[in-house]
Amino acid sequence: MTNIQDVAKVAGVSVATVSRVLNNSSSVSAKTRENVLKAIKELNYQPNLLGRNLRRMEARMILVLLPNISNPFYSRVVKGIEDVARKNDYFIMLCNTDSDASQEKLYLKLLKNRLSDGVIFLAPELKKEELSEIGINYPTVQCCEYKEGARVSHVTIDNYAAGYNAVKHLIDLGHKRIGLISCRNNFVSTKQREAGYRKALEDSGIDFDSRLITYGDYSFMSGMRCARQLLDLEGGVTAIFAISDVMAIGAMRAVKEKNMSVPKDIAVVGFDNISFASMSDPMLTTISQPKYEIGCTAMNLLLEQIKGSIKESRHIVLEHELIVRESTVGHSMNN
Amino acid sequence: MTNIQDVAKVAGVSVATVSRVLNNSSSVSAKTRENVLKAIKELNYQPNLLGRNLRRMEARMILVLLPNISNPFYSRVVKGIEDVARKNDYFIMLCNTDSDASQEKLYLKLLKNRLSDGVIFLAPELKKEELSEIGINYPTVQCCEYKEGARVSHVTIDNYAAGYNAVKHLIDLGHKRIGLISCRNNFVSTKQREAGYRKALEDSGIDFDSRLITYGDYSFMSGMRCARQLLDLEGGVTAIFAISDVMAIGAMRAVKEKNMSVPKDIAVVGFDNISFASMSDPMLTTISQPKYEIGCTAMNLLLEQIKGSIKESRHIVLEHELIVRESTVGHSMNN
DNA sequence: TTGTACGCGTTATCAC
DNA sequence: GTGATAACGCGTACAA
Repeated sequence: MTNIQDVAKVAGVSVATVSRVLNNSSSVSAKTRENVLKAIKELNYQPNLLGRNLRRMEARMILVLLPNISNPFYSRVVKGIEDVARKNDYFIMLCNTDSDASQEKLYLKLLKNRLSDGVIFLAPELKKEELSEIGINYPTVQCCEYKEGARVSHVTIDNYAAGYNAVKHLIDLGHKRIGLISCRNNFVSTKQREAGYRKALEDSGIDFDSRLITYGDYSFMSGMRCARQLLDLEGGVTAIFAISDVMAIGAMRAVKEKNMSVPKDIAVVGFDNISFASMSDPMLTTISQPKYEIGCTAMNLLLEQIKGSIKESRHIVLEHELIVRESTVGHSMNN
Repeated sequence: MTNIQDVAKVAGVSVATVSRVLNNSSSVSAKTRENVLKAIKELNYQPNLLGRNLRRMEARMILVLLPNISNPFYSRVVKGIEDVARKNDYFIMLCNTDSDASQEKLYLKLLKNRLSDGVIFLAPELKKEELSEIGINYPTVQCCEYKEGARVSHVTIDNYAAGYNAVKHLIDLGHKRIGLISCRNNFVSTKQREAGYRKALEDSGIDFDSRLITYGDYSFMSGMRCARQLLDLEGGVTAIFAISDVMAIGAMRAVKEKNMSVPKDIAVVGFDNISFASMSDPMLTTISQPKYEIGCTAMNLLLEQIKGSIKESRHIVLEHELIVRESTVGHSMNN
């Protein structure tokens, strides 16, 4: 393994000078620089970053923790994070937590052992005290999902308003019996979307019926199960709002099973605008989050913390959008 | 930042002894060990791996390069890689190449700069000479996709046999006009699946018709486009084999657009058995690869190279399976 | 069983 | 503009 000493020897200079050339730092004469570069090329020298990182006491690596890489919602967010990271000479480490706090803790070792310089949580599983503990000691940002009460910066949309918009859209179409497919978890987004649902009903003078709230687990199958439950209800429903696209797609499947049609018999609204939302039949009406921008913003926030320029935690809210497609007002091919 | 010296001081021993305790290495008296552990706990000491890694000249990090993390096919493969890695105290770095050779090269810097100890390619974009160059100098494994002629180990299924099985299944159901949705790329898997298609036709005495081969780009939309093209053909088709599930799902959508039904009018077979294949309507018949096992095998192969126990390149072939669902023989709800 | 001392490859400080 | 050299934190001969 050729190192900086070898280069110095071949170029006939000191290691300090080689280092200066490598880092484009102060004052190296053109002639010397040329010699050094020639030696580097000749030896096919690659700087050993293990040495550099130790010396600079940094890893140039960002930890990105998410429940599951294959969740299509996250890919655009991650892309945003990565693009900003790369522009600033950082690499990112993507880690599946499988929504498991102990796995999350395992990966946080990378932070404590100085193998990464900061962490972005896409859906923290830690308790808020543990999370605050991390946030105090290391550059930390929560992105999309966040824990209420943790003193850690976050970037999200207004899930309350988004839930409200989704349900208001259904109400405006004349629906009064609107089922909700939610989840039993402690995500702020879940609670807020649910609250938006209730507020929209209330503002329109529609009585709240607790039987219209069902609980899935973000999976396709749970979406089917919840929809069946709603359809079998006395009084039934004419519309369904699911807090994730995957569950909404499952719900549409259940509707078809009963030989009913979307949107003619049952209108469906999802949440997230994953790519499959425009591939489903009928295409899904949904709430779109600015995923890429959320990722960029989160990474920029983290960089500021790493540079030490900000200390207090900041909360940034970006705009969402209702995307109307076939599942609420469109023409379905199955009709 | 507390370091090994601080621990040594508090425990009243030398740094060497602390290091021995940390690494459970030779001969430390129970009493001393206890003192050291107490000091570690008291100071909340976390070993700085930047130092350790430099000293040991390793990063304990594996580079995993894939076209796109959100491609659902890869998530199980990655899970296999990760489980084996973790069991051996390695972390993995997942990197999106966007199927772009220059991005791939960017990430390979991590290897050359000693920030990772080996690389697994899920779909190499490099030319075979460049790939061989990497394979010669660093622990390297290709997984699923691979470059023919590169002297680098790989783990895959027999794509030729799998393509054959898929098409034979359609022929056994009585189909004679079978369209193929392939891709214009240089992947071995593509060529082999295509060759399997042709061989199955040949073995059954069905004349080959080049117009029945269409080319997409693995996307849903391209699947729709190719299917439309096949359906509009003079003589039409009664079945379609797509070399990816996503394109197959797109094809089913195109069939419905023409007010035809799957599988009554057109049978469809996909490839990969992604989770959406059992969520589509109708559920998709497809070829299943042992994704998790492929990942485990690849990582084990890599570990052997890192340990230096094997040098020559090895080629491992795992078993595939035809999963028959509604899109070829089942009952569709739309009929 | 334990301690001393060196070196891993690099960068940064201080001379000149 | 350049060189000598001391760190960075850790692991491991070698000595005791």
